[in-house]
Amino acid sequence: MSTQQTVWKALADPTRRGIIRTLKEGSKTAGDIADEFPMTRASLSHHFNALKAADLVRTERRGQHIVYSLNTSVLDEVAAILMDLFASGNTDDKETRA
Amino acid sequence: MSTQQTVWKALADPTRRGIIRTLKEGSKTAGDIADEFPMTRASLSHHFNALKAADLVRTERRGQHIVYSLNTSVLDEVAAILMDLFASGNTDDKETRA
DNA sequence: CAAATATTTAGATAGTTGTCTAAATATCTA
DNA sequence: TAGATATTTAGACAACTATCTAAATATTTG
Repeated sequence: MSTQQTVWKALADPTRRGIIRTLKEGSKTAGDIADEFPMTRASLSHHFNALKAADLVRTERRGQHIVYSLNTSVLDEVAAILMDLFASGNTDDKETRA
Repeated sequence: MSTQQTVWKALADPTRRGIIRTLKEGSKTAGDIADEFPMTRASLSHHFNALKAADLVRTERRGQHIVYSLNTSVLDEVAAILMDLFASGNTDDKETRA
């Protein structure tokens, strides 16, 4: 799957958008994030994977904890992808499914 | 489902982003759009429904044809939704599933 | 009105996704 | 090293999605 589609898919889920939003307050451990969402840590971990695949978050181990941070360097890129739809140009992919 | 999630879901599919992009060239009939995408008209119609649900496109019957146009009035709103993630604030929903 | 054209809807199906529980892995501390 | 804590991975399952074919609806034109 294209990088671009990976990003769109990551953003399409409300839980993942919530994770991004909470990380805007600053880096947090997986556990801290989990405390804010009403689902199991396993499910959250799945969402973390989607965000990592899109390179929207980065991780760093700190002792027992894994600290998640927004990958700010990719945010500009994402903004550009988003704006692509509403400005001119035609750089997106055209993948199909199934 | 929230309006916001409806918009995100509509944008998450590459075919639908392609439809938005082609409509940026100007309004087109369903058939004209269909000629640009390698799938049945029935499948395209499904995608049109998703875009209409998100209020991203508007339709107008012109004789035998249905003309699709971008709903430009909602584009600013969409841009705001998109930017919400990358700026400050916390206005998104937090829906769950199943 | 009947035939032709344009588009949508209905129903079916395969693949994907989000969630869970249980188990595995990694780290710290006594 | 053993036990506790933190996080991820594996496997299963229900719900959702994108697609197709076939049929239905709407409009125009002969």
